[in-house]
Amino acid sequence: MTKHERIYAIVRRIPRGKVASYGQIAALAGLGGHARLVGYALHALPEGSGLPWHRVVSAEGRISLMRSPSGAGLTQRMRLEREGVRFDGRDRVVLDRHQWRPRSRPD
DNA sequence: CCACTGACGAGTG
DNA sequence: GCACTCGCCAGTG
Repeated sequence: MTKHERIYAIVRRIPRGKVASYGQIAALAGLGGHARLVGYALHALPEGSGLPWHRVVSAEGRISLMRSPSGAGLTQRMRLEREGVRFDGRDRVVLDRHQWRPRSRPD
């Protein structure tokens, strides 16, 4: 299993209305400290993957794509709000309310 | 091989 | 909050 596949496997488990941080995904995938690799893997994600990539935000609840000119950040925010995810006045997800806290971790 | 970059994060001042 | 720094790794030139 490649590192990308491990990462995708975790992202796939994030339930609707919940979000996880890059570092959290890395830790759950057994790649602790490699948050950057998660961002890289998602960047390389094909379009019709069906993966809920929009549920991955920074450790502070920010959407990393917002400062990109592509407009993908707005798409991500729209998809999250559509699932009921709330944002505060500073464009951050209310993590206390929406951060995913899985009960079981992989080996 | 080296330098730089990027959907990151923790730490320091 | 802002500005740095460092650690991390894959891709690019």
